[in-house]
Amino acid sequence: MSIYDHRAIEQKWQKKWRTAGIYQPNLSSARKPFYNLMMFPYPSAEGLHVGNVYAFTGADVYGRFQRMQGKDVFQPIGLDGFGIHSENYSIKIGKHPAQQAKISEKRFYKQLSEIGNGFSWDQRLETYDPDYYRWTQWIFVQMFKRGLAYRKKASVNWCPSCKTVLADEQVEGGVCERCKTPTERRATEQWFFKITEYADRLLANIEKIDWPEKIKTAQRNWIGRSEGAEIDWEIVGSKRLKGRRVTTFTTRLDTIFGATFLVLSPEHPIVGDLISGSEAHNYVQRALLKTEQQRKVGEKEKTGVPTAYEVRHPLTGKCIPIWIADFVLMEYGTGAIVGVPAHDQRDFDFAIEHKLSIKQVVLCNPQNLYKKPWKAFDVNKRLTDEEKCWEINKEVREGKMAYEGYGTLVSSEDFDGLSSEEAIGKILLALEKKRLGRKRVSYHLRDWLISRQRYWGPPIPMIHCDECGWQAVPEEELPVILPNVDDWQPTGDGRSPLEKAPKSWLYTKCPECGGEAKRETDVSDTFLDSSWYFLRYPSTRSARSGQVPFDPELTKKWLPVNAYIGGAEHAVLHLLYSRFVTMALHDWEYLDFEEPFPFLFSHGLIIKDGVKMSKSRGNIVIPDDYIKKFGSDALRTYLMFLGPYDRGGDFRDTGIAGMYRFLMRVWRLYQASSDQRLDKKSKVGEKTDKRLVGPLHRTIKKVTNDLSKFRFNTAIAAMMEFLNVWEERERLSAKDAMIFLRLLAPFSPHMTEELWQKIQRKASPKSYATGQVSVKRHGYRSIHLEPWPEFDESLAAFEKVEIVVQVNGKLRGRIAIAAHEATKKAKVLALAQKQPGVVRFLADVKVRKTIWVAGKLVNFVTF
RNA sequence: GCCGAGGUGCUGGAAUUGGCAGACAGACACGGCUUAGAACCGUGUGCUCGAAAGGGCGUGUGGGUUCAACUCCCACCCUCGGCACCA
Repeated sequence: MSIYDHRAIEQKWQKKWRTAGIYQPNLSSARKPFYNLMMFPYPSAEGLHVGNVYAFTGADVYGRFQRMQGKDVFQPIGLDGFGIHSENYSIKIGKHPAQQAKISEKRFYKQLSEIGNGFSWDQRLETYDPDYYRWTQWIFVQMFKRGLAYRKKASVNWCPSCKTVLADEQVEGGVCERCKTPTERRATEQWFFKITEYADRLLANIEKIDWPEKIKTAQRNWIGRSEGAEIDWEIVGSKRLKGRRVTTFTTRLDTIFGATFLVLSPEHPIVGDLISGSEAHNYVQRALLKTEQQRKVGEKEKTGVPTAYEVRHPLTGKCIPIWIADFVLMEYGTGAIVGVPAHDQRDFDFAIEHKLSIKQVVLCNPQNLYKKPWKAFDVNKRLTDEEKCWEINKEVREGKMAYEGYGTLVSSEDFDGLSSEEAIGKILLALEKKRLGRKRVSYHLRDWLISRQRYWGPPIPMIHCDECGWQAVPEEELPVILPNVDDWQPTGDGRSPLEKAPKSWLYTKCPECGGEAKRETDVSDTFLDSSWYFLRYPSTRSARSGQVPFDPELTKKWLPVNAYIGGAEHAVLHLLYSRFVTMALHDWEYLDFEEPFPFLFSHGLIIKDGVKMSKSRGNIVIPDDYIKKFGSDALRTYLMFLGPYDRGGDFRDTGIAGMYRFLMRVWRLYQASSDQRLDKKSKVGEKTDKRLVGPLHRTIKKVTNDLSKFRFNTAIAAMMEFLNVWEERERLSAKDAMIFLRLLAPFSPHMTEELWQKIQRKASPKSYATGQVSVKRHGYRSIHLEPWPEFDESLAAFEKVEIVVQVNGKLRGRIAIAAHEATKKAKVLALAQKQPGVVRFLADVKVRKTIWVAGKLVNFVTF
């Protein structure tokens, strides 16, 4: 018996797979294309940790399962190497990002091959490769040509540590998504992509894609569509501002008669014209300097200053004062709101703080008492609904609380007595008639801020000419190569490091007039690099890869991606941007589909000792030592076993040791048979023990079903169960022993390949005619190209079943009976009544009812 | 606050068209093997009453539906993840 030398075996097969190209489909001739993709990784400074291995393994197991089912699986790999993450690491260690990239790349690919994934290595790509970013720039140019890329001056997120602006999606809870530094607001001019133009379709298509509910909800919330109305308010009290208007957005037109003030965001363009006193001036200055975190998360008190102006109510004609307060956000709606303190909690808080008047216009009624957004207040549970409403309305009338629910209108002139629902429509009509209001849909989603004041990214392919303005770099001149400069560190003054690039790069001719012009020095967001890489993969080795971003024929064959697998942390980043870019390319007729990932599976998180792995906690688990000690097969199989794949789990050393034991046991069962003579004690022999046929077919069934649903942990449990039975029983024929190996192959590809090669010699050749194709093409017959085992439903069925016997729902006995007898009611009932437990419990009582579930259960009811 | 997921032995987890709760593993304990340890093999392990046979209880809490509830309904508590002054 040879020992299980996992290191030698794994290295041997990794090399062989690569040279034989068994995971390399022929992209143009494949008959059953299956594009299996794991989310684009970026090389981390520390290399891979088990969290990455977990993500890759799950995707790989699924890919292998598909491959064995006869699909031509394309499972490419590459590197998202451009971007702040890589650049920040370069800053830390003081190495040029381009040099560091080469080092990381080598190490990353080496680690990846050690896990034993079935990657299609030929098509790998790196985002910092000019052959790739040429087309990233091309996408920018297309966006510009169609008016979807534009420049505007705006108040944007600024990370003082990364020294660059960030998109809204990259600020999480007021801190930078990358470095966790609180972000600030800065008013600068930047490049944006008009993703908002696609808001409605991005929202509507969510219904058509097979994604986890969690991620779909996150995208819906992020897009945040709400229907409401705009109202124009005329400014009064100043000749200078005569005729000027302020527009507000509201979803609650029914409360409009309760407006007692109007509030502007400090960033609102009209604010400059309204502030005169130093108090207001100071307030605005201070508000603009606050970090997002201070403004949004930290401080809940409603600060603000009054102005000397008022606006006229479009319906009542009465005047209400204008205030400036930083709880109003410039980015949402119109940057101005109407204050209705009686019916909005924030307006209420603000009114109390600044002693503004409160006017009740909606009465709570029982129909709306428990409806969202209002939650009934239940100071006294004994009150009836009517009494509760009366209490609420009294409190609101006295200015003690805000009622945010719908109800019946009062003090609203002609609209008194209407319900909120009716009033919203009718008040809108009234406003439209006066041309002082209109229907409006507002989104939380904002345009994608695409420019970055950093070095390590694709230069934005734009040229600025003093005469002709902004011009796109002509497509035939792409790529705009990122110049190799020594001084590449971010500056922090808002200017890009490329400002210091050689003049020969910086200045060029205007594509329009030929005059002297200057290049854009900002680079694009890393998320643009990763928003289309899946389109490029099939085409990287195409003869047309130099002429087009993606070969139309290959794209038609392979896209959209059949299975996309990754973490949920990109719910509103990568996954939203990719949808947007794909949709845009579809509209420009480069693609015939709108959604890049019709099916997405999001895996859980691997934690350690109950907490998230993180550098600061120092509990990051590096796979390398485990691979050395136990092998990648044991690591992979353990990771897939420790919990449901969509939930993740806790990594433990003892667990992986246990999985190693399991693989050892499998190994041993196959050893004797690899000898020339079949060892008498071996568990692989000429014939299969009869008692193993049922369990084997049940195992095939269970593993097949589980794998198709990503239920890896229970699939492995089923194989363990089979192994336990097999060890107790006699032998499995070589043919059946090969079935078991194939079931295990997606999880432990190296060991099963090794055993497969040895056992093949023992097996009768005629039962495996299918292997010939792989021999012809790859020079040997790999288990990973073998067909997935099929089960026989009749063999999988149990010959004997157990019927549960209950008295009053409590277990009192069991009957073991042949499966074909188990459905015979009279017979089973007779047997059931003779069960000792049943006899005892039915001794003095009468059975009033008998429940009979055919083939499963008998329940005698005595009451 | 809102949205999503979840709460089952000592631990990870399994079981849902309502029908044997605790599969499979880890850990621990005892036994075998061993000079010894590791490895390996065997046995046991939800709580509780009982010498045993055999009972009772038990899936976050409290109620409900049902012959039967981890599974369905109502109310609540807790944990994790996401969003959050969104008008």
